[in-house]
Amino acid sequence: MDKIEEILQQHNLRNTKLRKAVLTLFMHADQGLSHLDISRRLDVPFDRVTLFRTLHAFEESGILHKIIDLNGTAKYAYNLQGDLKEHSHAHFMCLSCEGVFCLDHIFPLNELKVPKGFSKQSIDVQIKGLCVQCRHIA
Amino acid sequence: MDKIEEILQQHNLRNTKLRKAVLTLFMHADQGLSHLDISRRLDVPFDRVTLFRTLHAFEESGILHKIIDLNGTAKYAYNLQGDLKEHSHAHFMCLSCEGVFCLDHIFPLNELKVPKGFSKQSIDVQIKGLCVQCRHIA
DNA sequence: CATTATAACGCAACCGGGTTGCGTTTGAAT
DNA sequence: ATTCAAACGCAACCCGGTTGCGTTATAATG
Repeated sequence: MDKIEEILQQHNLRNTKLRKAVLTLFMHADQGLSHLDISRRLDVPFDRVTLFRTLHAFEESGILHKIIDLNGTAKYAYNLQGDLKEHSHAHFMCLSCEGVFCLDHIFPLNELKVPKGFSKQSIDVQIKGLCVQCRHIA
Repeated sequence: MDKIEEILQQHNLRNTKLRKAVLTLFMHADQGLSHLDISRRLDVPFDRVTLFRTLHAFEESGILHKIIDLNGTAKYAYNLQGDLKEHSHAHFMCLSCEGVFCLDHIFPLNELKVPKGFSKQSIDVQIKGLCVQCRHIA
């Protein structure tokens, strides 16, 4: 596990308080985090626009990948498989808490049929259901 | 193909000008339509809130199903396979025009592994790429 | 250490999708 | 023709996200 400062450096991103704090959050997160999720967890003071721009920067540089949750809001997760902009693992979406969890299962593109003239580039699989906590509560 | 009026009647929905117009649009649509898409195509005057409520009503009654597109905005499409609230076909998402197309391929839930304690209820597959038009333009 | 360029920040203002509340209209059952 | 709830129309609001622009601070350079 690289140090936070080094990761930022490696991606030509400056070492600011906010970026270090945000990246640290993601290193320890067990699920996708939205702008709101992050806002609630940050202890350092910050500007919401800056946070949006930080998330963009992290996504652009391949540190994070973006997932649209069931509500249509963006969540982000740390890119474990290096800096591939094209991630292809599946996501589990909890119907109760709206949480998003990355799964490591990879899917083959080949077998899928698309209409004539369409070209496929990647596949995204979402599995919906209940996560552990929500299943125990309900 | 049932008549518009009958479909509405069968779902205990009243035959209003807007609802007939909206449903007619969906019967002839070749891809998912957002609130904005519909607004642009409607010739009858209408209120935007009423249109939102109409879409909800159609989804509730199983006439349409909702798909969140790559931007996180809701699109809707006519439910061909009857009124199953649980649809399980795949969707093609065009990376250029952001269009959403329903595919008829069905996926099996069984083989997918989810973390311990998670329960899976349905699966959604999104294939990303370029649709015919966009491929020819670009 | 001082200088400097520019990446990142902070703030105000804005945008679009979507919702809520409430009074009015209208479809369809009687 | 009457009736009543479903649907409508409008105002106001909420939230996620973006744009523009002037200011601050990181990190490279001498």
